[in-house]
Amino acid sequence: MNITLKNGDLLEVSDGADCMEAAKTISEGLARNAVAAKVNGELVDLSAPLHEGDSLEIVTLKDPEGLKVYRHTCAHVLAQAIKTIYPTSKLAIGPVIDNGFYYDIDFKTPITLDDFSKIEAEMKSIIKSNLPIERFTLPRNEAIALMSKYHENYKVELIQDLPEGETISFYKQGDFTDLCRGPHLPSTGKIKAFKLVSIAGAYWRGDEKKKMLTRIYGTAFAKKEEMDEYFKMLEEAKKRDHVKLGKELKLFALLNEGKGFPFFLPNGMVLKNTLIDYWRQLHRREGYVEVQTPIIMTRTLWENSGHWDHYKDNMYTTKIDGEDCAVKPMNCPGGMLVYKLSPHSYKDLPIRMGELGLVHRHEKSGQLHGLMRVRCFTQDDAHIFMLPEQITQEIKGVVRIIDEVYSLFGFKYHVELSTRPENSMGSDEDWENATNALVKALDELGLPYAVNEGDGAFYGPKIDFHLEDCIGRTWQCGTIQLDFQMPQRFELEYVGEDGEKHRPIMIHRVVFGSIERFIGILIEHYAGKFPVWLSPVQVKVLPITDRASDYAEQLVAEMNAMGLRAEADLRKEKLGRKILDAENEKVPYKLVVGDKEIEEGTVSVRKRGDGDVGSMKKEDFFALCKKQNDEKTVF
RNA sequence: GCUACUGUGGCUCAGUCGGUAGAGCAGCUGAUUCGUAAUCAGCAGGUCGCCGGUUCAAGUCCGGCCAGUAGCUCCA
Repeated sequence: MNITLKNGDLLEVSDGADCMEAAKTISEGLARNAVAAKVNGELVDLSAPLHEGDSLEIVTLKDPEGLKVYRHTCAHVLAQAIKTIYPTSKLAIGPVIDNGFYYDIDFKTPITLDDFSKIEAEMKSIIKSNLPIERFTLPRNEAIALMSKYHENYKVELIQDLPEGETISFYKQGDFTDLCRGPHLPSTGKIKAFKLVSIAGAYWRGDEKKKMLTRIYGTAFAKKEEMDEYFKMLEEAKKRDHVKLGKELKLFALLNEGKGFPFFLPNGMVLKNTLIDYWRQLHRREGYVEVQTPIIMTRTLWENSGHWDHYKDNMYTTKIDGEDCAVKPMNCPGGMLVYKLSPHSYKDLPIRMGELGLVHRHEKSGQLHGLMRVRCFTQDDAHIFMLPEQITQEIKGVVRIIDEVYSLFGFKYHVELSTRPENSMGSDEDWENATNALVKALDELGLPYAVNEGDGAFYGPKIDFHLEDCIGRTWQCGTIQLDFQMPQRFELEYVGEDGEKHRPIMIHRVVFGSIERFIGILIEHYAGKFPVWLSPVQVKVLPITDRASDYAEQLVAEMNAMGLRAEADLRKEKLGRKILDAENEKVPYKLVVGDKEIEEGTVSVRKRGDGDVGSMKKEDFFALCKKQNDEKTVF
C-alpha cells in the first residue's frame, strides 16, 4: 500500500505495516532514531498501524515533540521504579513539562532527596532491561476495574472524569501498567540520559483543599552531554539571580525585620528613580496627568469598591480613632474619588490619570520571592476614564506604550487574556462586553495571545504582559484591565453631547507592573551590567597616584554638573586593584588618570567588558557619555 | 499556608565519630605613590537563626519556632 511522507514522496509498504516498518523502509538510521510518528498529523506510537493513503512523518529526538515523548516514557520509568521500591505508593499524574517531567505520587511515608540514588538505580535497571512498551485499550468499566485491582484510586478518579465514549488507553512495560494517552517509546532501553532533579509538594488536581502529594521532578536528554550542558546553563543562570546580584551590587536588602518588605539601598534607589523619571517623561508625552492618593483609607471606601468583600484576606487593616481602615492593596478606589471631585464633560475624555502608588498586600509567606513577589510595591498605575467609543483606541495606546518600554530594554514578552474568575462581581453582560472589547483591540493590533480562563481580576477581564526571569520563569508585569464595576459602584459620570449624564468606561493599566518586580527582571536581564542610563555609577575615575586626585575630583564635579553619575576612587591602592573593584561593581566606564592625562586634559577610558579603549579629550568623553545617558542606548 | 531543602563573623565558605569555632575577602592601623583585573604587615571581629530537650559535654543529636530557596496554591 502507498502512504505519503511529510515531504510529499510516496512510500510503498507491505499491507498491515506499522510506522516502525515504514521508518525502516525509508532508512535503518531513521528507524534507529525514531521515537514516535505522526500519522495524518496525529502523534502516535511507532507501533501504530498504517492504512492506504495515510500521511506519515517519523518523529525523532531532534523534534521537540520527540523529546517530549522520550521524557514522558522516562516519567513512566520513574513510576515503575517507585512502584517497585515503594509498592504501597499510589500514582497520580506524570506529565512532561518544559525542561523535563514530573510524577505526583502519594507515598505512605514521605521520601527525601536521599532516596533519589536508590530510585535512579532502579530506573537504570529498568532501562537496562530494555522492556518493550505496549499499548492496549479497555472499555471504561474494565479500565476502572484494572486500576482498582492495582489500588490506584487516583487513576480511577481520572478515568471516571474522562468523557463517556473516549478510548481509555494503557501502556505496559514489564509488569507495570499505567493509564496514559501516549505515545511512548517502543522500549525503555531507548533512554540514554536522565536525572531526578527535585522534590516538592503538589496538591492533587492543583486544589489547595485536596491532599498534598509528593512531586518528583526529573529531566532527560538524548545524550549525556546535552544534559550536562543543561545543568551548566542552569548554574550560569543562577549567577544572574537578582537576589544575589542585588546583594553584591548593594541595590536592595531583604531583612528579617521586614519580611516581604524590601529595603532599597542608595544604588537601588538610583535605579528606581531613573526608571520613574523615564516613566514620567513618557507619560507626559502620552497625555497623562499624575495624582497621588493616600495609602490608608476608611473601611467604607473599601466596602464600596468591593475590596472589603473580595480582597480582604490580602489587606492590612488598622483602626484610626476607632474607625476601621485599610492600607491600600490597589490604587483604583483613590483614583475614583479623584475623578468624582469635579464634574466632567464628554469633551474632557479620555482622562488618563497616572499614579505611582505604593500598595501593600498580605501575600502568603511561602510565595515571597526576592523583589519578584513582595508585600509592598510601587505600581506605575493609571486609570483611563473614557467614552465607550474610545475603548479600542485607548487600549491600543496602552499596548503601544508597553511595547515601547519593553523594546527599550530588549525584552521579549508574551500576552495573555484573562477572563472572568469565580469570585467576581458584575453582570454576565458587562463581563462579556468587557472581554469582547479587549479581544477586539488585540485582534486589531494583530497581537498573538493565549487565553487564561478564569484568571481575570474580580472586577474585570485583563490583558497581561509576561516577562521571563533568568531561569525561564515568567512574571506578569504589564496589565490592562477593563472595568465596568468601579464606575458603577462609585457612580462616576460625565455629561454627554446630549446634556444627559452618562457612565464613563474605565481601564486600569500598568506598564512596569510593579517597579520592584521590574527591577528584579532588569537585574537578571542585564546580569547586573546595566546600560549607562540605568547604572547607579556611570563613570568611575581612577587616579594612578594621589598627584592625580585633584584632577579626578575635578572630572567628577564636571560630570555630575552635567547630570551624569560619577565617582572617584581616591584610595591609596594600586591601579589594578581599583580597576578590579570597579569592574566588580559593573561600572560601565572607568577613567584612568595620571600625570599624562593631567597635562593633556585627557582621560584614558576603560569600557566595561572591553578593557582599555584608549585615551580621549575629556570633553569628548563627557559628550559621549551624556549622549548615551540621554538616548538610553545600551552602551 | 502546604511539601522538601538550607541557615556558622559584613560577604563566601570549612568544621571528622558530640569534647567548647577556623580560613579567604571586606573592615581598622601602619608602611608602600606603584600606568590598565588582587602591594605588604599587623589588629579587631562569632551566645554557630531563635527557644527548649537529650548528654558530664551540643555548631554537631531530637523537638518547636523564625527566616530563606525550589515547587504547589495564590498573584503585580
